[in-house]
Amino acid sequence: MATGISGSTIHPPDLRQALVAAAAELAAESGSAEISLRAVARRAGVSEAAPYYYFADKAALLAAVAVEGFARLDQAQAAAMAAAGPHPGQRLAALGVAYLRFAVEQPHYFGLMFRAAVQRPADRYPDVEAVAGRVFDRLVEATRAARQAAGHDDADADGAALVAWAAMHGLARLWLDGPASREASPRRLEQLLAGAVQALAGVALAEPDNPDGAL
Amino acid sequence: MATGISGSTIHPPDLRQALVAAAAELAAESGSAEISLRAVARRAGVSEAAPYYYFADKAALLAAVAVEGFARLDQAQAAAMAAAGPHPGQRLAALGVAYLRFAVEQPHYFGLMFRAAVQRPADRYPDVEAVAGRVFDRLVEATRAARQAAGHDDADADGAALVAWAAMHGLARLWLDGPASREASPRRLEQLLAGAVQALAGVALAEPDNPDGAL
DNA sequence: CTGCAGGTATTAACAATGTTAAATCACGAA
DNA sequence: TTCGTGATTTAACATTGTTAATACCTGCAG
Repeated sequence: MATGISGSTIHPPDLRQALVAAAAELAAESGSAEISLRAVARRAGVSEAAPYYYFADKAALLAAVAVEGFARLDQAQAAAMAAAGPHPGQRLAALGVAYLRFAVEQPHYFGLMFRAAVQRPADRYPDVEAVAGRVFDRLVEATRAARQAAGHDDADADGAALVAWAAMHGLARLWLDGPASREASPRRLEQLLAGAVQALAGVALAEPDNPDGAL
Repeated sequence: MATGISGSTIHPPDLRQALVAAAAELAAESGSAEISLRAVARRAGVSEAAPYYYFADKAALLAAVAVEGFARLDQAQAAAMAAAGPHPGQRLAALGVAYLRFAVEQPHYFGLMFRAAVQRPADRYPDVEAVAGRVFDRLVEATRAARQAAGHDDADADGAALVAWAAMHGLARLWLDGPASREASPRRLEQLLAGAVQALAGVALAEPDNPDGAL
């Protein structure tokens, strides 16, 4: 019952949360998503096997960090939407820029969110999927609004949103993995992304009922 | 002088190439890019320290596999272009579909190509960059042709190509990492991508000389 | 034929990691 | 106090990346 929020007795240091925080710290310091479970334990000031009481394995700990990462991204995107104007296309662009900026500024979180966390279909992490789903839902809604404003009242908002997500995600990954960082600056990537998502909002995509998608 | 193609004496088994092949095999079997250097040596039938005569470290071996992966992608894209029609937009779409299909069908290669290979700016791998550059060059050319056919004779072909690459890469990664594979099939992703790249070809993007990019 | 030099590979070892089983500790309930 | 159970540590194992030292050729000089 240690995983519950309120047990019969509370343990003040709350090791589980401390471990997640230590993992996030180490990832931030190294700038990478590759951290050692033992180093996390040492940072938290506990024995090297202590994490196994709270997490099934290393991937489960990283998934917990990924959940926090998605929550922070969600927060950043909410702030970006609040600061954006009323034009649906610009709001979608703001969402994308926030996504890209988050990836560039917090590469450790971004890496963790998509590496060991969401991966193989056997053992998934429902917490990660839930919070990631919220981020995607916001994107679907913004995409639907932008496309509707552009005259596309298609039922395939999910497909258009997925393509928009891909544009954001692709630019982010190409930057983080090297190729794009030798071609352009983050500032320039943001401009390209803003133009791209607004372009995608204003064009007809293949309909799911029309498998041969003319365009 | 062991790295040269022809030394004074040839060593018939050609261990270096055998190690690269063994690594590709193991990656293909596990479907993942995470392989053990010792396992590679065992597969190649040599001692576990033998690879260190030909490769500085594990990353260097993986970079060699990445080079072969990029070469295969290049080949697949060349075939797709040869089979595609004359319409520049459709040719660009064919390039993207080939990229996505390669990623889905050969995830081990795709993962290796962007993981330890191209990464950190300190120690890069010129071979990987060279062959990756050829793939990107082809994309730039196809994008320039498609945009020119659509009436956009912009000098910023690189930016447009980078966005197109991002769309391909993003869909591929979202599929491989989970999110997209729960939303759509590869077939559907290909349709979405074909529509997206043609949309990007037909729209105005932010010009590099116009930092505030109106659209 | 002998021996030696150099490229090639093996052996052995080290530190670090993920993981598990067993032992220990702390502390409230009976 | 004693017991029991949640929480943590200790100790161990297998595996990994990596390196230094050593052995194995094989061709050539003497």
